[in-house]
Amino acid sequence: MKSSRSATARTYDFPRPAVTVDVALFRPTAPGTHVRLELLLIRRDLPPFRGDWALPGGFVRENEDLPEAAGRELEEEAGLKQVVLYQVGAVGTPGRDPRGHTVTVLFVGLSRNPGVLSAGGDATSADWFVVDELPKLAFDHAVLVTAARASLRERVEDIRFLQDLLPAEFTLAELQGLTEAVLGTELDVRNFRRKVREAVVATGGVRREGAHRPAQLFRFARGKSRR
Amino acid sequence: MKSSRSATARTYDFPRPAVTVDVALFRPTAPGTHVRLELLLIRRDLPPFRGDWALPGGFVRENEDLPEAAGRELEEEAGLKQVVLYQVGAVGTPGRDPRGHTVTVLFVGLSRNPGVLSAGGDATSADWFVVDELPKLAFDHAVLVTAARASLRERVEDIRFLQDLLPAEFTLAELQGLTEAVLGTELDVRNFRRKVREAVVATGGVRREGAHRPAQLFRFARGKSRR
DNA sequence: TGGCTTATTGTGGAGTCAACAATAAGATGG
DNA sequence: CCATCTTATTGTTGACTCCACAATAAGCCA
Repeated sequence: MKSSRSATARTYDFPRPAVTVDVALFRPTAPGTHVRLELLLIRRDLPPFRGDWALPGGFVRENEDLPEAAGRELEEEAGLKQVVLYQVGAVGTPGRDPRGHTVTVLFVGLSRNPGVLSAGGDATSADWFVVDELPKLAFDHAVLVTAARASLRERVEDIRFLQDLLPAEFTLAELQGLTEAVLGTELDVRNFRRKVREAVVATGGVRREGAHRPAQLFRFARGKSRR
Repeated sequence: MKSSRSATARTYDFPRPAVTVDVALFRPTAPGTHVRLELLLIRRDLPPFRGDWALPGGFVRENEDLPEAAGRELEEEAGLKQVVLYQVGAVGTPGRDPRGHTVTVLFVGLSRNPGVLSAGGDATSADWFVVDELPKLAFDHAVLVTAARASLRERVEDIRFLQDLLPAEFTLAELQGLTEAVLGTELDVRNFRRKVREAVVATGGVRREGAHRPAQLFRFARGKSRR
């Protein structure tokens, strides 16, 4: 065992778990109606769970950092680039992968402009699913999704977390709808506005759409967030 | 080999990062004077960083769960059993281990009764160090310690996190000293007592020690915590 | 009894939070 | 022009949380 930790031990002399990353990437549906969260899933092209839907992910390569691996898998399997990801944690329960012991590091992200999905790698197709109506998932990915959603809810307590998901100018109704989608609950209009008051500034512009009072446009304020 | 094995073999076809666990186990110094936090470190018996102090930890075995591996390393390298550990997260920066790419999953814990340390495994000795006066650490363990302390500070916001660190009956001064040690800051006596008021109940007993008013003894209340 | 040491307790102010409804601005159709 | 419709916008109150702050209580001892 000691030799296994020597400098030459890159030829491993005992079985070890493999490291994977999995990505729970969410996006909001189009604003206007009730915004909902959708989750990116890929359909597995290989056993086990061939044909089932799963989170994008895969094995971490030698000398590849964890966020880097997560981004790469997202691009390979779904064609998405430059998505900001956050680590949720590691899961290594024995038996979670029938092929053998794997330890996965879960990442979560919110995607603004999903672009065009293009399945590749181990995936035959990639698609978005409303989070409340997910299909049966491969491996223990249902558990991972639950953890990812909890992580999102914590992060969105700082409203700037949503900054990258909105265009430079947006209405407060859009910001609130997005927040509600992430939290999965509805928020009081006045309380929400007071809460974000110091994080946004009005640009002076308005947006007219429909037979009602136009909405003011806002942008995120510069500076550090508080809370 | 059958295809089910080929899937496994695929994971071994190219070099992959290894999975390790590291444990940042803290303990409070004896109550009475200013309580301080100490960190358990082991002295490495093997290169790299031979002779340096490091967090207990090591490779995760096949079909071993992550918390299990962390507990095993703690026992092998320091002789400590049955310590409750919490996951902080995974770190896999390439170059963090000069032997090759490793992904480590960091755990944090607070030890009540440290028992007797007995170095073993890859460690020549094990000892406790006041967290503000740590020696130079192997690998990136200084970074891991910082992350572990931040994790502790978050968890102690629920005072019940400290439940296992105190005897069945304790004084509020002891509880406060412990909290302050974990937070690294001092707290106002009255605010602290009000805050924990609903989490503890007086047992009716008192403890006399010294030329001053005796302290009431408390125990943790049953039931779910709020906050 | 006076002095020392630590334990114990409450109040006021600032800030945060959630619950609550009425008015404003524009579009549309009669 | 007026009524109506739709969404945008705005304030107040009370409950609660948080922090800062100091005086008294109880025991020991010289």
